[in-house]
Amino acid sequence: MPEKVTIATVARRARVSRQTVSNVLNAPHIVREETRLRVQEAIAALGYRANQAARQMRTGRSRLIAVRIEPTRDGINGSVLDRFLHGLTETAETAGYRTMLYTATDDQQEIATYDDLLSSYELDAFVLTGTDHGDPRTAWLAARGVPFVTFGRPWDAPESHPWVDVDGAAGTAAATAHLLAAGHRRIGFVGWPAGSGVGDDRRTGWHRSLVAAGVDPVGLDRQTPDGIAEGERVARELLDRATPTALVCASDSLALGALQAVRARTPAVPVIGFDDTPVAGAIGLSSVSQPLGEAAARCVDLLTAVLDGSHPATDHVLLQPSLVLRHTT
Amino acid sequence: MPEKVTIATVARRARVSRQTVSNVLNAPHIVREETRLRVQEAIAALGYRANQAARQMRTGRSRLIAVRIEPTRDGINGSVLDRFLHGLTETAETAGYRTMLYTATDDQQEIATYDDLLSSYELDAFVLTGTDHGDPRTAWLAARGVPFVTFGRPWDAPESHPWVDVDGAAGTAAATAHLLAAGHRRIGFVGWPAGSGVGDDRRTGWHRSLVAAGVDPVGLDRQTPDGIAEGERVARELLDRATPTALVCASDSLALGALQAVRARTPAVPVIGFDDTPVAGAIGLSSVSQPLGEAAARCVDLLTAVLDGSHPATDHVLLQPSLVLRHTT
DNA sequence: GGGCAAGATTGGATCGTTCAAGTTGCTGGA
DNA sequence: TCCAGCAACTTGAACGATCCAATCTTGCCC
Repeated sequence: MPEKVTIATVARRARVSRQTVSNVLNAPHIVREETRLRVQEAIAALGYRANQAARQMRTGRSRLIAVRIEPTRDGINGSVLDRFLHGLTETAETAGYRTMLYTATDDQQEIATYDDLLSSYELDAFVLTGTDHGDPRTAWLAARGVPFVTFGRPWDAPESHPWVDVDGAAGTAAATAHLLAAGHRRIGFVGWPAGSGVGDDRRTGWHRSLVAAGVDPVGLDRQTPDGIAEGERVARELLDRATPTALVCASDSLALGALQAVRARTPAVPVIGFDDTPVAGAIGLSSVSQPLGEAAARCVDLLTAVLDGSHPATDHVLLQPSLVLRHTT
Repeated sequence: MPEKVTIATVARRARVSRQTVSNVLNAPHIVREETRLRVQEAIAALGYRANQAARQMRTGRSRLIAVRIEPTRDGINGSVLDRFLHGLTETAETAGYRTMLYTATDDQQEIATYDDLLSSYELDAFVLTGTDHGDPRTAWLAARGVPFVTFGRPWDAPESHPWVDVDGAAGTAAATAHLLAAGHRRIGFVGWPAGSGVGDDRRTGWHRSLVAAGVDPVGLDRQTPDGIAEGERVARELLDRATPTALVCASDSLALGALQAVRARTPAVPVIGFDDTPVAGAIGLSSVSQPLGEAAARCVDLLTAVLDGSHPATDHVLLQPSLVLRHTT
């Protein structure tokens, strides 16, 4: 078992003081080149790595970022978070940060977890996913001056904190436009109940596109909580009453249900989902794809900008989704 | 901004020394009850939380567990890891540990990451997923005496380290037995190339069941790398040449492909997949379901047993999967 | 060659916790 | 009476890094 390598070991080998080694690591420009090279050689030869705990105790910074991992709800949309998480971990690593996970069942418990993570581990920042109207979590974090980024817009006050989001309206608009271009007029929308920022946003894109094309959207949309069975139920009803010739959906779960309704009724009706989940790819469902890897990278960019003190040019990023066409159109 | 609460703050308020506070936290039995209550009252009143970095510096333990997050490969099996991760984080939290993520592209790079995480963050333990024959990672960790658990058996030396796994052979055996009970005799198997522990195990269950029922399995199985297209290709060939009346598959990806082949050829042939992924649930594919939450919990159990010094009764756990029947049978 | 300033290096203090060794006060046996 | 033995608590030192202030080099100019 090799002896533990500390900054003192490196200093002895390079025949300099501890402080000089520290300077090579944290402020290389103030160390003479010859000395710096000697120290770096010693670091490499000994395989030295700075002890984070000791560094953290002195500086108060842990180089740790926390993200919440949610229980996979209906299982279909779960992979969205999964892909985002992977991107986040990867980008954070290259920026010198590590990712820590936590779970929470409700906002209140999540806030208690923030408190614990902050005082026990001195986390540098949080990444929140899926914010909603009047989110108490962002208010709590902002009040204590804790750095954080949300993946998802703050639907109340647009400029209150850094965020990254994907333009959902543009996604459904593109889907609708594609169907319009294919000659469809009566394009239905299967979405979530009004009130959720994300859901309303996705509905907006469909609505806007239809109006722009001179089609009256009244009566062509339905609302339901997310789920395959729910999607099938409302799509069935929508097909019967409003006789749309194509459907745009707020999620792949809903689209999957809609697809089953369509197959039972009028097989020629195309369906487009949202999120481009593995399920969509597997069954050939056209869907709106979010650039999750890039979203994660932008989150890390914004965070490091705040943490390293450099004020970024922008404090929010809106990414464009893309339409992935498969069999169902 | 309230002043930082340290062990000294608590000590002052409870009119005891720092060490007594520390004893209340780490060895309550050696402190007189009256004093202990006074200290606990002070801790609660001040909202004190032990600083992990300082504790870690002294004890060398971080109460941190690392898990690798893999890039979702074909996207279907990704959710397996996702569900496992969630369970792991949740159980670890209740045991007083936090979960840290890392990424790696190959074994060599992953080992370099171990080295970094160990010397920089002094991680307490690792959880590895998907080990294989002669895995260099477990050898490296074992050689340095780093605690770790694998989710997946060590296929070479069964007793070399703690592990948790799901009995894949039992899963495919149950699937095959179900089909036999339904009157099928010529039951085909679509699996992975020989050599992977997991793949061979799953094939074994099918093989064993057929032999036990007096059916000759020769010629009834095919091998291919994982994937939907791959599954469809070999299933098509298998259906043409060996005319099986039912199919058991080593993964949901393969099963999905097989299902497409079946629909194109002989729609009545039932198909059973493996992993019970969201895709299976969505399209009504019968599948073998792994108890991932429990597997994660058992991993944490084994780790805490090692870390807290108490030798556990067993150092490995083999869980039983269950068969989830849907439309495709 | 001496003085001086800028730059490079040094030693000591510090972060918050736990370990090791010490102090105090009390009990009980010779 | 005296002190060993114990329980309960206190004090000083240490973990490994960075910050701060002081000291030492070096180059340069007069």
